[in-house]
Order: sequence, then structure tokens, then C-alpha cells
Amino acid sequence: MEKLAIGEVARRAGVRTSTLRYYEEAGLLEAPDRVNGRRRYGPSVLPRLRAIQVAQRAGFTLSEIRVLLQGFAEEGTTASARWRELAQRKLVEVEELIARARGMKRLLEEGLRCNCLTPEQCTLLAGALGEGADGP
Amino acid sequence: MEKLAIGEVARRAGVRTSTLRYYEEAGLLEAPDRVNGRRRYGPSVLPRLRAIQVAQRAGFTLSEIRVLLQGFAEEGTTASARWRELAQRKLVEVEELIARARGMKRLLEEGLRCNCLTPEQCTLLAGALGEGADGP
DNA sequence: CTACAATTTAAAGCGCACTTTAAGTCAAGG
DNA sequence: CCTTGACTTAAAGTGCGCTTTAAATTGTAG
Repeated sequence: MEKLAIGEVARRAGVRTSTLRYYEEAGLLEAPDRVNGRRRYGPSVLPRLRAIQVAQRAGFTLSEIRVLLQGFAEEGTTASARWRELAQRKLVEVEELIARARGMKRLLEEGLRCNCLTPEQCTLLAGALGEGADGP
Repeated sequence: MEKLAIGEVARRAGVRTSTLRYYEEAGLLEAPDRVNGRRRYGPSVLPRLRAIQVAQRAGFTLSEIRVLLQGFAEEGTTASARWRELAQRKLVEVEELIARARGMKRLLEEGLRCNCLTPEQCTLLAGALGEGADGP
């Protein structure tokens, strides 16, 4: 059996050992076996870490990811019922993020075409707040 | 002359008084005149606050905004030379943000189409990291 | 005059995702 | 034997953008 030391897991997963301990305390990783007080991880920790990293990329916070991973393990629901619910919500958030980022981009491009001498006098800045897409 | 109390400025700008004091300490707002120890703002603080808010929307951090506003006031450069430089850089960042957000969206949509029972077994998750756009 | 609302300051707190520090334990190698 | 390096813990620190707290002071209305 390949039992991995924390440093080895960290190296393979591309994270720090402190991150692994942090994840454990945060409930994202199960507490692994210990040999002489030292953590020995089974190989399944690696795909789990990959799952965490992907979820982070997908925009989930660690506490959402914790729920997400629990959701997978839960009985009484289709394995991914909770997953789907969270993912649906996050999808909406991500779409909002994209919209906001596009707004930022537009603002910057406009700003680069602007010749105002001071920000206080800039009609672009003056008007920009009213034009946002977050109105009533 | 209309000299505004901090509460009035806060009300008109839609921020808290604590935010105004914080901005002052952070170098984003000049220290205003005082009457009996109390801040009295000239009307130009309002467009300046609007500028700050727009810049925040555009994705700038407060410390970038501080530089930005100084850049406007600076002599020896075209008023907006520094502005343009920062805005150009930020534009790149925002475009990266959009790309990442699209990646998140794609990941979530794939995840919603996925039927894996555990995240560790999910080939989608297993492969997803390799497919990212942040490679070599 | 009194009560109340607005203001002042310095310092601490918050949420997130970690990192860093300090002090200690342990096994293997020269 | 002794050093080196990996590991352990708890606690504190980081960066960002504020907010909150506490205690004091001032201006205004009734």
C-alpha cells in the first residue's frame, strides 16, 4: 500500500503542507491515519484534492466545497442532488460575475478613450454610475 | 459656500461615514477643513467619490485608485499618462478574469451534466485540471 | 437647561484562504 | 553521536475593504 507523507501529498498536489492541515481542520479532508503522530495519506487524497481545486476554479468557497463533497457522500438523496442545487446557484453567480467583468471592461475601454484632465471633471465618470446594469 | 458635514456627504454618496474616514486615512480623500474639530467637505468631494466608485467597479483596488487619482494630478506627465498605463494593465487583468469566469461556467455546466457518484471517481474532475488555460 | 443626534478618536474585529512562527518530536544518515 | 530535515501543534499574522466599539465632545431643538 502506498501511504503518503504529508510532504509527498503536498508535492504531488501542488499545495503546501500547511494547506493540507488547514483543509483537514476546515473539514475538507478526512483526518488520515497516523504513524508515530505523523499523517499517512491513502492515495485517494489526491483525486479529492483535485476535486477541491476544480471546485475552487469553478468559483466555490471552501465552505461550499465542504458541503459539496458531503453532498456526494450523502445517502437518501441522489448522489448529486445537493451538488446540482449548489452548482445551479453558483452558475447564476458566475454568470453575474461575467456580466460585472464585462462592465468593468467596457468602463476601462471607455476610460482609455477619455481625455479628461481630472477625474472630478470627467463627464464619463460623472455619468458612468447611472449607466450601470444594477439599477432598480 | 456649501460645506458639507460628513454625514451629509455619506448620505449623498451612498457610503458610510466610517468609509469616508477610512478613505481619508488611506490617502484617497484629502483631509477636509475642520470646524470645531469636525470635517467640512467642499462639494468636489462628491465627484471624487463617484470617481472612486467607478474605479472600484472597473476592478481597481483602493491602492491602485490612490495612484490613479494622484496620476491625474501629477505634473510632468500628460494628465492621464499614468492613468492609461494602469488602465491598460487592468484591462488585461479583467480580460483574464472574464476568461476564468467562462472557464468556471463551462466547468459548472459540465458538472451538471455529469452523473458521477463520488468526486474521487469522476473522470470529469480528474481531467479538468489538465484542460485549464493556465498551462505552460 | 436638557436631551438627543452627530461627530470625534484609536483600536479592535470581520471574512476568507491561507501562511508564518515558535517550539518541540522523531528517524535516518554520516 | 549528532546533525539534518520532515514532521507536529497552537496561535498569530497577512491583505483587502471596510465596520464596529467605546468613550468623549459638540451643536441643535425643544
